[in-house]
Amino acid sequence: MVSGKKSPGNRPTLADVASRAGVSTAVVSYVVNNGPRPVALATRRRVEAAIAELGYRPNRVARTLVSQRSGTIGLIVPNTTSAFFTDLVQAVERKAFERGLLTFVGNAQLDLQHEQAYTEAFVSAGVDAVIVASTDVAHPLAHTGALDGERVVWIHRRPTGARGPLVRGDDRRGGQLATRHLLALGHRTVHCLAGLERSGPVADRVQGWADALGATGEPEPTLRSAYHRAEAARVVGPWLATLQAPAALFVATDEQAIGVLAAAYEAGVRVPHDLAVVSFDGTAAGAFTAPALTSVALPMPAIAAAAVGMCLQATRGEAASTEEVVLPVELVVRRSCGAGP
Amino acid sequence: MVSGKKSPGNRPTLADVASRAGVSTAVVSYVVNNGPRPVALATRRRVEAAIAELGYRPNRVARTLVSQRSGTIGLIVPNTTSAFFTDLVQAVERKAFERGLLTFVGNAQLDLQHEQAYTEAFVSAGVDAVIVASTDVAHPLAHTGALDGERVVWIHRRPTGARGPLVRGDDRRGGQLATRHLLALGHRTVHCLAGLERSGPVADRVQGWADALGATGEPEPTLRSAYHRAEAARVVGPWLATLQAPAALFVATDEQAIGVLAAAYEAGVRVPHDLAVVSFDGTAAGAFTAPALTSVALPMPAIAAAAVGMCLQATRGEAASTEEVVLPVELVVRRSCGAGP
DNA sequence: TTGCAGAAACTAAGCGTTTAGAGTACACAG
DNA sequence: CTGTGTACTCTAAACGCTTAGTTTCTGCAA
Repeated sequence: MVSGKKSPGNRPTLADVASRAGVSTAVVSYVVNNGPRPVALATRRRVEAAIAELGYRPNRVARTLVSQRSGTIGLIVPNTTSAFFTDLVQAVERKAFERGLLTFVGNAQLDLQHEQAYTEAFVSAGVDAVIVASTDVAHPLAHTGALDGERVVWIHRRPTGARGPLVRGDDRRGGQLATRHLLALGHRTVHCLAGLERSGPVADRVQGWADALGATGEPEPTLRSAYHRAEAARVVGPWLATLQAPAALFVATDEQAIGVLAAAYEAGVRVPHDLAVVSFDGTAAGAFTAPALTSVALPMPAIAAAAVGMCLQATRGEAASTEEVVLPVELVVRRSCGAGP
Repeated sequence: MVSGKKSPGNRPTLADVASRAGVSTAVVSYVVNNGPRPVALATRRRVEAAIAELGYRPNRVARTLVSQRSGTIGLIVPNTTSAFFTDLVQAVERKAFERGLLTFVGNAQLDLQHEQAYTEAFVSAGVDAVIVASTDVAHPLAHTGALDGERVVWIHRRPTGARGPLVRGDDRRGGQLATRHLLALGHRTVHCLAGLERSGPVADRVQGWADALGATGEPEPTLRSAYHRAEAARVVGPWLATLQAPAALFVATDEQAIGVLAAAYEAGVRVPHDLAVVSFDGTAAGAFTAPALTSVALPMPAIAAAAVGMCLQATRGEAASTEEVVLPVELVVRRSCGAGP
């Protein structure tokens, strides 16, 4: 009854506050945003009182519509269960929050259509930028040009034909690191469980493995599986049954390595005694497996910081200062390689 | 040049399409939304052509502002790394997508302020409803009344004082199930690793444990830890050192159980031989530990389906048909209890 | 020819903000 | 008492879209 035209059940608007405080909506806006024009102290108090009494909270949709800035970013990942993406989401959210941005996460369920739907939804929902850890090498929107001029930052991989800055770890070098570590432990050779693709970041890791073994040409890993613990366990099971212990295995991702450990346990293969394992990602999950994983760690906080920084840049309309940021990796030695503490 | 008033670099708008097709914006809107009014076939073709040529895609912000419906829901979880929430996000996303909704996930980082920020952001970003798996018993917004009349669905737990429908599993019964299973395996007693809280869903599980042991009064678990594998490992370590094998332990969540397995491995305690473990949640991660976890499984797909259904109801302005949905749990027997296949 | 129905398209009023541009009021110098 | 700032505050035009209300145009019956 006190306030304006709105029916009581609805959220109060700027206009409600304004009429209650006896000022124009502009003044209320100035108070809420603390600018861009000054407001007399007495007026400000009145407005603040009205806001409090009405329980007013600004409508982001409307704000975004006019100001073109929302204070949010979108983050799209292929799934939310893999050890790697799980950590990525955590890290990005944290860095973004520190810098005043809220992160909306979209789960692409390993499906390109899905991924496209979220990119679309985020962009048109007014996020300031979107970070994409793409499901596949070919990003559907990259070709339609729908992302042109949009603020997109790629993490981990940039699909072929896509534009925008990329943040990634030094995958190839990491593959070398892991393999050399196993070699240095006395293994004659090192097997490899790779992903399904022939190019992209995981393929680079496999290339690093081949490098360390002195191989030339297209590397041919011992095994391949999807980036999924269940798949990895299924694929590695039969191989374990025929294993000549002791052996060494480089696993391309922590997620797959978790599956390998499970399969080894089931098969009665002791890790690291019968099979030394080194994987890649350095996820938090890898520190709590039995045995704990020796893994090439991506500098997740740095990756997240770089990506968020690029978002901020893009938001301010600046061109990305770098097209590609490659961050150094580091071998974290735990139990699974047999050299642990 | 060809189109309307917008500068070329920007995203085309309805008006651009309209002027290009030589029609009003209303007609374009009718074509895009396939209603609510008919459009002549020839006109429709022209509009579609203009849309294609310009690469027009509707701006959700504007659409949401006027129509008050966005086709999206928000999902807030305390973190994105715990086994349970990881699966929850996956399940909710899937169900929502099936029903035509996109899910924006917010990571509350176990922090109430954070959680509040996301609730705020989602609601005011125009999501149709928000599903909250709350971090704590006391939800900050529940008290300010900011959520009143908003479309909120609680999952797992409803903070004291909060309103809105709740979907949860039958925690107490699950605690009984787990404990009885260990008792039936011949253990004289069953220890318990609980959470830090005295009330809420996990406390109910502990109550179930106490029920099965015939205890009366406030149950006193053997150990308590935060819902975090690292914490659980830290807490359980010293206890394992003094363990009288064989023993049995009921762990309140899979996430904690993963930590227990890691600690047991480090301590040389063999699971299940020296220590039989049964946990709670039935997460995917629990199937790939070494040994695999016997766990009381929450019916995650059903939980997600119920929550999404309630969102849809709320979106249509219907009152929730139920205030609380309690779904049955089920014991999944794997290796960690000693009775596995 | 007139009248009327129906189909199709147009006009314009919002949705809740932000923010230039245009007042208004008051103090103080001249 | 007028002129000129100064310090606020107000008005109103976007932002891109949806959708009632209205107009325009056909075709057809009388």
